Amino acid sequence: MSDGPRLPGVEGEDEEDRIVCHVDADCFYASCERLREPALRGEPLVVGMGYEEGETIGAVATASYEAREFGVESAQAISTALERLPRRAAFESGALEDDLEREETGYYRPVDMDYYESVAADVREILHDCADVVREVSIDEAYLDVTERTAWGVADGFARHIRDRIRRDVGVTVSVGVAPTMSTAKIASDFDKPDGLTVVEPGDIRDFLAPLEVDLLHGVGPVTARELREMGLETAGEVAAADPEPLVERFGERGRELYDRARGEDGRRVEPKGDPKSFSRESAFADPVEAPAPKYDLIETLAAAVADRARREGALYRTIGVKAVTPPYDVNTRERSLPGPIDDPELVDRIARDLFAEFEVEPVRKLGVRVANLEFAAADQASLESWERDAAASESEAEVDGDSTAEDTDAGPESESEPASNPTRGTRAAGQSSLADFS
DNA sequence: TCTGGGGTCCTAGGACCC
DNA sequence: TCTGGGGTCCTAGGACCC
Repeated sequence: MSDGPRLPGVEGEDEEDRIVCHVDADCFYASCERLREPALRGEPLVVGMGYEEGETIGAVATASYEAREFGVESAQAISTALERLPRRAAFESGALEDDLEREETGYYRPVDMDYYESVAADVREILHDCADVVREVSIDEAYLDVTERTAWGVADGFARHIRDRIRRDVGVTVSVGVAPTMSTAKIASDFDKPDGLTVVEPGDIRDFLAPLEVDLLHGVGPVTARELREMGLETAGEVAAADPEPLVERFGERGRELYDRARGEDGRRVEPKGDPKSFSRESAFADPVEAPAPKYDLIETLAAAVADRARREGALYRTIGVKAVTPPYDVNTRERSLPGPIDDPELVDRIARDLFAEFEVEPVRKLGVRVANLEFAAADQASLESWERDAAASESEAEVDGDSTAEDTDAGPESESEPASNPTRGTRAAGQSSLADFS
C-alpha cells in the first residue's frame, strides 16, 4: 500500500509526512433545514435546541450566516436571539411593532437530529470513499488521512473534489483544510469558512499559524486564552517562540501540548473513533425547582433514557452518576462505581435517586444522569444480582484467562476497525488473540 | 453570556495495596 | 508504631469541543 518514495533516513512511521484533511460542514443544522425547505435559503435562520415553535426557551444550536449579522450566536439563549432577530412568522401575522422591516426578522426551527443524522450519513459515505482512514469527530466534522490518495502540490484539487462532491451529491457546503497534522488541518478548515478551502504545506506551517490569535488553537477556550494573555502571549507565533517551561508549569501536560500545537507539531495519526466512554442525558427546568417530587420524576425519566440507550448500543456500565446544577450555575456531580459491569435499568434508577438525595431540598435548574466505565463485550443481560452470583465463580478464572477474552478490547490502542455499535465485536477469533499474545 | 445537551480529557486528593 | 515510595482506582470538579 505504501510503496511511494521514502524520505532518506526516515524509518519510524510517526516521522512520516502525512496529508491530513479536515472537513467541516458550514452551519450544518441550518444547511439541513434548507435542504428540505429551500424557501429558507438566503434567509436568516436559527436552529434552536430545546426550542419549540413559538416558545422562547432553549438555546441556539446553529445560526445561519445571515442570522449572525444580527448578533445571533451559537449557544445563545433563544430569548436573546429573538430580541436581536424577531420571528418572521410573528412579523407576518402582524404581531410585531409596525416599525420593524420584514428583512429584520428571521426563521426559527427546532433541532431535528434524526433528519440531520440521515444527511450526515450521506456525507460520511463520500468521506469514506475519499480516504483510507476517517475519524468522525461529530455529526458535522471529520478528519481524513489522504496520504495515499494525493500529494502536496495537487492536494488543493483533491480537497476541491471532496468539497464539490458533497455539495453536488448531498447539497450541503463544507469547508476543507489540508495540512500535515490534525491540529493544523482543523485550523485550516476554519480559516476560510464558509465553503472554504485552505491548504497548508509542510514548509508553511509556522508562517500560517504565527499571526493567529491564541484562542483559535484547538483546546484553548476563554479561560486559557485569558491566562495566556496575562502571560503576554497573544498569538500562536508568540506561544511558539516562548519558553515552554512556564507553560508546562501553569497548564501541566496541556501546556506542552499547546506549545507543540502552536509550532505545528502534532504526532497524532488519524485513527477511527473508538467506542464511547459514557452516555448521559440531561434536562433543564424552565425555572429552578425546589420541590422534591418533580426532581425525582425527572431523575427517573433520565435514568430510564440512559439505561435504554446503553442497552440499545449493547453497552454494559460500571459507574452511575448524577449531575445537579444549582443556582446561580453550580455544577455538582456525584457518582458511584459498582463491583462489575451491568445492564440493569432498575439499578440505574435506584442509584441515581440515592446519589441525588443530597440535593433533594435544594433549588435545581438542571439535572443529568450518566453511565460510564462502559464495556462493549457481548452483553449477556447482566444485573447486579447475577454479577454477584457469578462473581465468586468467575474470580479464579478471571485471573487466568481474563486477558485473552474480549475484555482486552479496552486495553490496547483503538486500532481495530470493527464497526462501532456492533454487538458481535466480542466474537473476534480466538486464534487472533493467541497470536498477538506471543508476539 | 444569565446558561441547552452530549460528549472528552485532565487534575488532584484520598483510599488502598505492596 | 512510625515511616518510604510507587502504583492503581475512585471521586469531584473544571476546561473544552460541537
